[in-house]
Amino acid sequence: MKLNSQQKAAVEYSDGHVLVLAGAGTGKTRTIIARAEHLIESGVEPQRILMLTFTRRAAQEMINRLSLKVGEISNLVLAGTFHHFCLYTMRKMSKMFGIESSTVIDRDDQIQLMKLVRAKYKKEGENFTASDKLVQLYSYAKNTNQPLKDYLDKYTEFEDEEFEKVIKIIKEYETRKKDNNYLDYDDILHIFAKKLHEIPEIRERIRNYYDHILVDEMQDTNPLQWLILEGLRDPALLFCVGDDAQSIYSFRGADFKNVHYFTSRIPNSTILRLEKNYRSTKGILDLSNWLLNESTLNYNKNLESVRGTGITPVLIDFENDFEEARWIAEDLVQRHETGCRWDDQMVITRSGLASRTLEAILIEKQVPYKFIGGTSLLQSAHVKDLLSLMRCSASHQDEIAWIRYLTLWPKLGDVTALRIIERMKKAPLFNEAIEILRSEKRIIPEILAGPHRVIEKWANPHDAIRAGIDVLEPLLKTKYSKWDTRRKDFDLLASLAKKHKSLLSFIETYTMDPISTSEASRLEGDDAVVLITVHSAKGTEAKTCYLIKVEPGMYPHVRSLGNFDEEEEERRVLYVAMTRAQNELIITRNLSQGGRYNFHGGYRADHSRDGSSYFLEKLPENLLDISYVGFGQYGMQNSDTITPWDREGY
DNA sequence: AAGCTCTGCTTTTTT
DNA sequence: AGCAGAGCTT
Repeated sequence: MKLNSQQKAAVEYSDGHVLVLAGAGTGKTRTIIARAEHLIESGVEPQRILMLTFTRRAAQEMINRLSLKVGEISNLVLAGTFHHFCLYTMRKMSKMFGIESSTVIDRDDQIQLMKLVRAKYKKEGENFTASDKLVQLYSYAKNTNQPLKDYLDKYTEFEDEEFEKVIKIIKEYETRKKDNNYLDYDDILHIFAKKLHEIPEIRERIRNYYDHILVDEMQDTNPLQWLILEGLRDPALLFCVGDDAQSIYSFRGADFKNVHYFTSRIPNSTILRLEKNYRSTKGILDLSNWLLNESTLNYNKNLESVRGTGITPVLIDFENDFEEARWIAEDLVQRHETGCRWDDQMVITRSGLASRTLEAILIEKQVPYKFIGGTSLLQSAHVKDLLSLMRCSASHQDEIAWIRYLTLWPKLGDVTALRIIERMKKAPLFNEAIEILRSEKRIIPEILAGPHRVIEKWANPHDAIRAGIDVLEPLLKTKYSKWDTRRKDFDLLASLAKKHKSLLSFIETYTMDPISTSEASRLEGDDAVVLITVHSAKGTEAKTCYLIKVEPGMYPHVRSLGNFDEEEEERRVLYVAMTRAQNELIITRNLSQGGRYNFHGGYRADHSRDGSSYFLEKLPENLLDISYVGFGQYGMQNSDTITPWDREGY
C-alpha cells in the first residue's frame, strides 16, 4: 500500500530529530518500517540503524515486515526493547560497564530477595509494608530517575519510623543485590544511562555505532529511557513515534506529557502528525473520539476515518459474568461457523483475573483460544523450580536460585537452606562449594545429583534442561496437582532451548521478556481466538473486538479512583481497547450487584468522588446500539453446564 | 526446623 | 478465591 502524504513526509524527513504523533490506526508501524526502508535505500548501512520497541514481539514483527521490503539485510538492523538493547550493549562491553558475570533477575526474584532483607527488620506481629510493595516503590523511583527519599517524601505517607525503615531495607536490598551480582530490570536501564552520561569513553563509543534511532511507543518511555535517548542522539537522529492518547504505562514511570516537551527538550527537532485512520470504520472511531472528548484534558485528537460508516458499535448488558461469557462464546462459535477465522476475533480484557469466567466457558465449549498477557510461562512455579536448578548449576553464588532449589526437597526449609548457602558462598570455586554441600548432613544424594547431571550436559541447552527435568520430575509430581498440564510446559521449554547456543543466554532472554504460554503455542501457528489484556493489545488489531466487563469499577479501575491522573490513564486504557477494532466493536458488561463491581468477598467498591466515575455513565446513545440479554435467552437452558462457582451467588 | 492449618488481606496493567 | 504470613504441631 502506498504511503499518504503525511506518512511520506515523516518517512523522508531529514532536517533533524522528529517526533511523529500518530493516532491509533494511522499506520504507525508501517511508517516506521517505511522509514527504515527509506534509510537503507538511501545508503545508510543497516547495522547503523537501531530500532527500539516496547516488546520483543513488536521488534520481531518489525524485522519480519522490514525483511519483506529489503530482504535479508533487515537482520542487520538491531531491533529490540530498551532493556534488550542496553543489556546487549553492556554485555558487549561488560568490563567497562562493570557487569561481568552478573545474572539478570526478574520481578519475582526481586521480591524474594526483598523478602530476605525485610524479614530481618520486621518485628513480630508488626504490619509492615509488604515486599512486593517495597520493590514497586524502589522500581518506580529508579525508573523516574529520582532519589528514593525524594520520591517517598512526595508520593507516600509513611510514618517517620516506617519511612526510615523502608529506606534502610531498600538500601540493604541494593547491597545484597550487588553482592550477588544480580541485575534487576531497572538496573539494566539505570546502569546503562548512568555510564552513558558519566563516562565519556563509553558515550563516544556507543554514539558512534548508530546514525539513526527509531523509537516506537514514545509516549510510554520513562525518564530513564529519555535519558538514554538523550545520550545516544547526535550525530544519530531520533525518529520517534507515539500517541499521547495511548499512554498507559505510567505505573512504570512513563509520563505521556513528556512527548509534549519533545521539541523543547531536543534541539533541532520537529513534530509531525498522522491523522488518517485506516484501521476502523467510522462508527468505531466516533465512539473512541467521543470518549477522549469527554475528558477535561485536551488530547487534541480527532481521528479521521478513510473507511466507510460501517457497523455501529454494540453495547450489551448481561445479568452476570456467566451470561456474558456464554453469550460471547456462542457468538464466537457462530461467527466461526459462518466462515470467520478464530483469530479474526479478539477478546480484550482489563485484567487477567477478569477473564476467568470466560476462559472456563471457552474451554467448556471447546473454543480454541490463546491468552496473551498476565502470568507467563516462565513465571509459573514449576518452571521457576526447573530454572532455579539450571541457575544453581551455573553458579554457587546465586542465592535466590539455591534457596528455591534446596527448599524444594523435603525436610529442607529456608533456615537450613540459608545456612548452607552462606557457607557455600564463601567458597571461591564452584566445586569447592559442591563439596561443602556434600558435607551437610541434610543433603541427600538426589540433591547433589541435580546440578551434577545438568553440568554434564551443559554445552547443550536442550539436553541440560532434559536432565534437569529427569531429576525434578518425581519431586514436582507430588508437589503440584494437575501435573500433566504442567509437564507440557517443560517440553515446550526444552524445545525453546534448542534455539539457543548457551543455557545462560536462553535463561537471560526469557527473563527479560517472558514468553507467555499461549504465545509459545502461537509459534505452532494454529488458529485461535485471541484473549488479551488491553496492555498487551496495544499495537494489535482484529476484525471483531469484544471488550468485556466494561463496568463501573473496571473502567476506570477501582484502584485508580480519586486520583485524576490515574483515572485519566484509565480512559486511555479504554480508548486503546476500543481502537483495536477494525469492523466490529462489541462492548459487554454485566449489571449484577446493582451494576457495581464486586470483589469476591463482597467488598463493594466505593466508587466515586461524585458517583459518576464511570466512562459509560452517560451513554452516547447515538453512537451505540444498546441491548440487553437477560435470563432465559442464554441463562438456564443448559443448567448442567453451569459450574459450581456460578451457583454460589455470582 | 519443618510443615501444617488457620486467619486475614487483597484483588491492574509489564520490561 | 487465592495467597501470604502467623502460629501451632510434629
